[in-house]
Amino acid sequence: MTLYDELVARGLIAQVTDEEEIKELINNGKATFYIGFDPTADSLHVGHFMALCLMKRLQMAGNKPIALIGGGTAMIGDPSGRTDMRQMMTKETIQHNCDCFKKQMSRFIDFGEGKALMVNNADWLLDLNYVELLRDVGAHFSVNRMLSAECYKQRMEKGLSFLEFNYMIMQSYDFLTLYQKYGCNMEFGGDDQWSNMLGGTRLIRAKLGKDAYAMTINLLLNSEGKKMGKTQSGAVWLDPNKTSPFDFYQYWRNVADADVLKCLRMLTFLPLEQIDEMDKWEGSQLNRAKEILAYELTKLVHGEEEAKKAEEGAKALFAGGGNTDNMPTATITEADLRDGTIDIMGLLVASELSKTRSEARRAVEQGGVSIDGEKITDIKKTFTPDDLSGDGFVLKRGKKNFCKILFS
RNA sequence: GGAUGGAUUCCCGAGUGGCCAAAGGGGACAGACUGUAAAUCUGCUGCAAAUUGCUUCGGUGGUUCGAAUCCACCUCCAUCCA
Repeated sequence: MTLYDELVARGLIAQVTDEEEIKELINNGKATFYIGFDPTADSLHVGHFMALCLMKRLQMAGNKPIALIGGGTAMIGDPSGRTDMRQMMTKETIQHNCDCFKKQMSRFIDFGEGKALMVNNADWLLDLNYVELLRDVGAHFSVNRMLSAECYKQRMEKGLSFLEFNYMIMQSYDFLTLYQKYGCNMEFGGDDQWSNMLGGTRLIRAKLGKDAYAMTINLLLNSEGKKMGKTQSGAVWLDPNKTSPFDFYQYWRNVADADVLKCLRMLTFLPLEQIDEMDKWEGSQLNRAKEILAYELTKLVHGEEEAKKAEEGAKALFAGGGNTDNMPTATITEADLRDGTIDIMGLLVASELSKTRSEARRAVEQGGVSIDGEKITDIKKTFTPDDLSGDGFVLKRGKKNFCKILFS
């Protein structure tokens, strides 16, 4: 099976500019391609992970990836898929985020000599001269055409600033620059980037009379059509300090039935035959597939050891049983006590299982809180350091939120 | 620059002097049922020392016994005109 066919079989490819040409290039390891990453946060998240996997697959086939960090474009903010303007970030924040990205990417992609490149578009965007740019590049863009792009259409409803309107031009300029500097002939990205990417290929044709190609990958959507990798508390991060390996594991362990196979195909490196086999599984058997998905992804992102820990921790909690070593732990100190005791709400808040005491109170009142498996119904229940000493106990809010409580 | 409309809680959105911590929906959270799934049903959804108190309806002042609601000024957004 060729690389291109595999990408298709995994459901990764969304749109391409020239299928035959792209097949020829990537199947034979002749592509030098780039993917842009906007440093909008200090960690990569699941959406980026898809792109990194794609890079890796292509790199393994002999193609040369360029990871472009958008230190310059982040100064503008991509309006695609947004209904409001992005928060403007300071230069310092962007720089910090760029550094974090670099560190994380190096874990996935081999940036060894001649194998891959990492560049930052701040290096060429920030020094541009406005008037020169307008003459050189701006002349090749039709406002009419830009406005008809889907990503701007949505924003026509709510308002679009001139700043953001320029994002497409900057991204196109990136492609042109990379083409000239490194012979980069292909751009990959999320499907929401399609119009921005076409801008680049068009610009290269206009400026250089050369062909360049673009290919988008499907966004990872769940069966309800929402972007995956998001929870109510924000994105699922790859940084273990922002999303613990345990939470990361749990996120994938909890995907909907309808989404497991798709995730396995798109995100893991398991052979397709093995995944097709799982496709036949039904009902509660799918739980096994979810375990595999969660384990594989945790292994890719956090390493085998963490994946094992997360799996064991999850089994201990949900299947019952002993090993509580790997679950989140909260330590209560003297400072948390009031008159020498702490009440149940205090414990919930201190362990971050609840954000506020009111929320904690509600959880208790509705029968959602237990300690070592015993339901707590009394709001007034208090604990003294003596109750808390020893090996601690497991506090649980709801079905899936656990925390081990210790006292020091 | 001018005219008009608008800003309400996580989101959408009702509320045009007291009965308002603010209808309704969505989401989130908790419970039941399950398979750590989905669907469904129930509860719940500002904060707290909790039959009570405190802080919230873009911002700042004002009118009033009392303001999300009326007035003034300001900020931001949309639409039309230039």
